[in-house]
Amino acid sequence: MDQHRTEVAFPDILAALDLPRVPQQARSRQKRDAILTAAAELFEERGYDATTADDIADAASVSIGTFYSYFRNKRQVFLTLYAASIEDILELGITEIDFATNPRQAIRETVMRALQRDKLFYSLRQAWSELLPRDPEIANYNYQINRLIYQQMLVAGRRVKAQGLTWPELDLEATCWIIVLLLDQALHNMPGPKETSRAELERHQEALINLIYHALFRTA
Amino acid sequence: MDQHRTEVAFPDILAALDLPRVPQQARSRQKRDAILTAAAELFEERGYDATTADDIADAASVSIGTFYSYFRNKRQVFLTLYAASIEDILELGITEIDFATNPRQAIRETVMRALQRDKLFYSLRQAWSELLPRDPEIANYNYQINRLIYQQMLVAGRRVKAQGLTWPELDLEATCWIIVLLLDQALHNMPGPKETSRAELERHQEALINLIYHALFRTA
Amino acid sequence: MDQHRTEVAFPDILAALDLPRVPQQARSRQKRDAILTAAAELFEERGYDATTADDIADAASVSIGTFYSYFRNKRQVFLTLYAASIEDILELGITEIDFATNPRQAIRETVMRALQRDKLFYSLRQAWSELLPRDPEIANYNYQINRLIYQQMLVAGRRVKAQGLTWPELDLEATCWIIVLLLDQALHNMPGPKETSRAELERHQEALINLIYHALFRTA
Amino acid sequence: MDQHRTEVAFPDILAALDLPRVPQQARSRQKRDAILTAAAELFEERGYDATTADDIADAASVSIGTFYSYFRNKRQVFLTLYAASIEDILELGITEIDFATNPRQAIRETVMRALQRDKLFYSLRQAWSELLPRDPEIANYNYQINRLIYQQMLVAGRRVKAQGLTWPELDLEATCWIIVLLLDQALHNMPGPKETSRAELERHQEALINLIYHALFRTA
DNA sequence: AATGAATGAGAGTTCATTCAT
DNA sequence: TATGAATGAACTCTCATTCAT
Repeated sequence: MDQHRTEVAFPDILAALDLPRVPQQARSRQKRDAILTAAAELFEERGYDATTADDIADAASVSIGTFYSYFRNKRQVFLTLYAASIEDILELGITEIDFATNPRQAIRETVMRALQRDKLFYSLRQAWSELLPRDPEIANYNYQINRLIYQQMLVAGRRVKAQGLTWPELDLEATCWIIVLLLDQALHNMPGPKETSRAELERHQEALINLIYHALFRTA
Repeated sequence: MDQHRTEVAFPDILAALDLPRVPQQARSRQKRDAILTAAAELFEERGYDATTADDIADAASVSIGTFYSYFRNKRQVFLTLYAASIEDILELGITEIDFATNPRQAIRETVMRALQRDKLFYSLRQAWSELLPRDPEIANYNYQINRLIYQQMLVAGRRVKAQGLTWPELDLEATCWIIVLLLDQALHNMPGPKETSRAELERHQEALINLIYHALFRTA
Repeated sequence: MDQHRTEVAFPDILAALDLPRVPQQARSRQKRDAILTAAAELFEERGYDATTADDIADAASVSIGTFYSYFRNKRQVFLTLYAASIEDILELGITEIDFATNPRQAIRETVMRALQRDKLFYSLRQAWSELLPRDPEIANYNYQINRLIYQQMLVAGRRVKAQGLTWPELDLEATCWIIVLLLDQALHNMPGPKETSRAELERHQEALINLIYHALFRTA
Repeated sequence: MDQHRTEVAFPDILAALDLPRVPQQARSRQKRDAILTAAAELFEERGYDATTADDIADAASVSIGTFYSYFRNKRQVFLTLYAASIEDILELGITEIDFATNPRQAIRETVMRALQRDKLFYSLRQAWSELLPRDPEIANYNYQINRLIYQQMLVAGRRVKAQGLTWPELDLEATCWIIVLLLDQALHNMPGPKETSRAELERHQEALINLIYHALFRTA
């Protein structure tokens, strides 16, 4: 894994989506928000494909013309929602975490930060997984975010590796990328198609934390 | 993770898909195969949604009427292909592997078996990822297969745990499920949206193997 | 051709279009003019259909509401522009030209007057040709103007015919109408879809003049 | 006017329109014809823009899907009709006419051939004039046909010019092009927006013939 | 068993015009 | 008088599926 590849900062990624400006007037903002809220609900309920632009306009009590004056199309509505739901990922701040003193606790914190997103994010998971495989731009967007997390992980990883805390033969780059993929999977699929109990979810999270811990650190 | 849940054997999973009978007559079999082959190629090339029933019929040099006499719809064509592409997963035979003598090598073998599928499987990955999020039956199918792998993993895991080779505090069930999810993710997304070199792919595989190894086994 | 049909004077034709009053206030007049200027430019650039009311309002730095307070619709904007562009046709003054002394030169002058319109006129040709076939009122408007030219032509024609300068068998009415149609065609389509050089254009004009000359006058 | 420009043969012009193949099966041919007939009627009645694809399908007692399986869009229906309506122009055969013995009669024949088209042609004039200004391909198509007539005219013209029958100062190329434009105008607009009587039409035609005659030939 | 013409619901999008502020 | 958000009818085109032959 080459850490010298184009380092894309987060705002650039968002900017690349070319989302419409948020209107300044209060009334317009309300309509726009009504559309977004209605869309998020329908996306969660029925999924992305099964939701039409008409459905969203109806649910938002707005005409279809208004819908198209605020958003270029259904995809852009999703993109706007997704961008909003993902902004807090910026705050991951992995590089500032101290992994040396209490590694397992530090990893727990990191994993929690990565997995605990706001309600909106979870309501969009369904739509996201429908669009991802068909939409190269969204796929790339997801990839960029994963790269961002990867790079932060790498900085912290190098520090603990230099301190001799990790397995001697560790391939830090490759391992970090695998962990990123694992977190991505966990984020989108951990509860599984079957509903899981809270207790079970916590067992899984703990296992995930331990798995990452043992992947990197030598000591039990 | 509750290992006493409905233990679904593989043939049952396949049967649940209610696939059309394979015709006995040679000529019919040929037509059916032509449709399947054409569909697999188009699914790989354009993806599932972008491939129409007409496209498949044309590519198979078969009329659209014939297409619909062999398959109820496009989805069923995919299901048939996917069922075929996944049959070899039965042969995983994790339970028969000896993880005690050379654990890392045993894990490497397991991972390789899990990741190295036939050509057909890889050509269906795109279509699979398009359908999975929209099709509860396919999602469930995928879940059942993951359960199957999980259960095999659990049998082998209990053995090595009983021998005291694993971390003492190990939550075997939860960890195995996480590993299954990781393998699923690796299977479908490891190369990532950007093309990766062969060397990089191997580094990732090795990191994956080590990660699983350290997740379970105490010794370096 | 019946020269006794309704003889429509030019101001009446314009009045029939029911154009909006020109506002008296200077600021209003400016807005109105901005709309007209912007519309003329866009009509020339993109054509009539491809120009939306929004486009015009934007280009005129005026709200769409203001646009509709000055003009009933896009069509009326065009009508206003077209009426303005065509006012100078009044000055044709064919009846005052002396066709007896130097007929060819007199015809040249007439043709030039007919073909040389102001810049605005030429910028509206595209829009005009889009609207004419769909808009009976505009078609009638065009017809009235052609009738006007025809009538002037007829007056001059009768004079030279009385002097015995024309072909003896000449059907003056019918021939004048054909000439009017020819001038109409020349006005709107002479350069043709392919770009023509200045020299070629002049050859065509000269040929047109000679053609009209020979159609009427006996002598070489 | 350069007579050495690309000489485009008629079949090439038609081929350039890329029209759909005429179906071979009788039933399909009937449906296709029903669509074409219905379209021609509606185009004449309401014009091109005011006729929708749905209107045509309805009038042809055919589903909209069927409409789109036979034609890519409304424009292609028009193109197909227009190509059919214009095929007979091939038979103009101006080059074979003897203009020397009885020039006026020969011109009369030519003009009649040029103006007397089949019923279909006249029913499409309205649609044609709506599309021409907006559709560069159709404009070019019309231009190519005019060029074709022009070239035939030129061959005949050179012959009579060589025999010394024409005006000595005649610019044959430019004059022929003007005549072509005049014929084009006559073809599409001669009756004018007001209905003309049969007698008036004949007077106009005769004037047109005389006009062309005098434009070229010296003798009365 | 095979054909492929026919169907039509439904998706996405535009834009002239209105009207509350 | 000016604004511009809001409207929604209208239009084009697609494609899974049926069914008469």
